[in-house]
Amino acid sequence: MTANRKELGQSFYNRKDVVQIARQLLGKILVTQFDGVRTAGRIVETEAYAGENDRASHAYGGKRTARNEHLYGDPGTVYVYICYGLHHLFNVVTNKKNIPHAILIRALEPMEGIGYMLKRTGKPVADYTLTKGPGNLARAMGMSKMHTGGDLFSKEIFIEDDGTRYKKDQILATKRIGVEYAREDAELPYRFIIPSSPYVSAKKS
DNA sequence: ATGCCGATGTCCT
DNA sequence: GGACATCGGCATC
Repeated sequence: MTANRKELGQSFYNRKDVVQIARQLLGKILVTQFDGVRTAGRIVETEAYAGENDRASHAYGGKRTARNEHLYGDPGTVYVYICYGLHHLFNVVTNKKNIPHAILIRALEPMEGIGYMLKRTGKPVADYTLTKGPGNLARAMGMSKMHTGGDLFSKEIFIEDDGTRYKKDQILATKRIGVEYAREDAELPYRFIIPSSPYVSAKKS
């Protein structure tokens, strides 16, 4: 238990502005604890997905399937899905139940359990690729589709605030990655990054 | 630095 | 059968 850290409660996630929440998740600490194995990292890249009216969202138009069901869950629900048949992508559900807002966590700076992250990913050394990008991050943190539908108030997966705050000029908003199909919504500045971090994925503008 | 490719679960036509 | 919220490896410039 590290001092001066507070777990984010449901009120943090139960708000209307998913874009603002995505920005505020920068600097927070994502923690997983499975069978006594603890890994943690500081969030340096996020993307907001604004639900039914967002062409890039899995819930666009109110679409509801077995895969995306938990997007419609309570604030603080965990939504993990398989992308391109092999990567597990970790999302945090926000806003009240039945409003399918979510935030994709795209990159972390590793803080705890780096040895376990190496074991999980099969990488030989800890470099910036360890938790860069949503697929790598989920693998390093031990998260998979089996965790979808859980919540961030368990002992297994949660997000903490240690008081870290980035200044405005340390944060950059860009368009989201890999959503060109979303027409005009592909241009929305819903991705937030800390450009100075080597763990940020893809290009920095 | 840039680009193509394969891996392949889930949903859609 | 095609598309997709990705990644790493290899080819080429």
